[in-house]
Amino acid sequence: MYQFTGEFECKLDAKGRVKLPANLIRQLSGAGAYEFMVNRGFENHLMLYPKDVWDEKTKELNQLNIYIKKNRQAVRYFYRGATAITSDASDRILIPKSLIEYAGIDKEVVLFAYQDMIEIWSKEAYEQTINEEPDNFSELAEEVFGSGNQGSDNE
Amino acid sequence: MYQFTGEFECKLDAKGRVKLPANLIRQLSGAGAYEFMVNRGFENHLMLYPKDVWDEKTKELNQLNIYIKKNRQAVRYFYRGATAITSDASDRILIPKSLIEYAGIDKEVVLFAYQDMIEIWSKEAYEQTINEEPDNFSELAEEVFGSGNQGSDNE
DNA sequence: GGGTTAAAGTGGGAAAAAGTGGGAAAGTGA
DNA sequence: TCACTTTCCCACTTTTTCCCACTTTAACCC
Repeated sequence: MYQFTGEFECKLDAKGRVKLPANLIRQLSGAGAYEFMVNRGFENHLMLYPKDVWDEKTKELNQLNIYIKKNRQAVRYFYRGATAITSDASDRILIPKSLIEYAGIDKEVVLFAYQDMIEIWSKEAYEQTINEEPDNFSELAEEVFGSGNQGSDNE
Repeated sequence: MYQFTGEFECKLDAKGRVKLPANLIRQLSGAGAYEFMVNRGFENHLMLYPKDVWDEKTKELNQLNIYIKKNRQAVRYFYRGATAITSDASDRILIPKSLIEYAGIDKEVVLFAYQDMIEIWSKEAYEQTINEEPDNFSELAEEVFGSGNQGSDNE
């Protein structure tokens, strides 16, 4: 549906808004008014999904029988922090306070887009996380991309 | 019938009322006057159901043969704490004292909406429960988001 | 390259909407 | 009747939204 790419540095303004880079907007284009869902990512960052992507992803979650404990946990874990947001006339999104805190965002923000989602990081956390990876990266890459069974199948 | 999403932070006022966030109200919309049922959730929280959802759910329960002890127990377990509540003109609901206690709610409340129901948590309890990753999460995720059915079906 | 123009990004005022608090009437049970 | 809870309503505060204007960056042309 989407195929985002790019790493963008942005700033959070005093009201908690982030301008979506023009480049990213172009990648979204056609959609018109931009509706998103944010939630908490697995590391200390946020995930931003275009509304339609979100709907697709949660479709299955919404079918789960929540009287089974495991399912309840899955639903909660994925949905935690979920908040709908819409961009304003200047293509800015307002990020909820609680999520800003969660991601440890001060002012400098990094948007990291891939597949059909966009990660939102505080710049600090982003640099740290990224810089940690290289030591075992080749190993990792080999594991993930190497064996041929995993990576390239769909899309 | 409904497809709620979102995590909302609210406050319990001195009278035990919680304002339903405008966003959530929008998701309910059409229904008009808002009638709900609350009961105790499985973890230390409350469950809030729109009246019609509740009716639907209890319909199933009412099919059960209550001459079987296990069924009786299940029915009781589900109904425990069940209370009908209506929102006031400012879209607030009054939560019964006993349930407030049960959920350990002081002032900070989190509403967590998914599927056709809304969980009501004390903020503390919520953070604790939600932020710890379910032990077998990757397993769980695989099951739910399905590695098997991932590639080929949709899009 | 330097100046000019357009696009992108930033900031903030002000109206509108959402959220909060509480007084007081109405209802309820001891 | 009194004490207490619930409901209804009004008023105030905070947040969000909408809009405009300014600064900065990129693009273009001579």
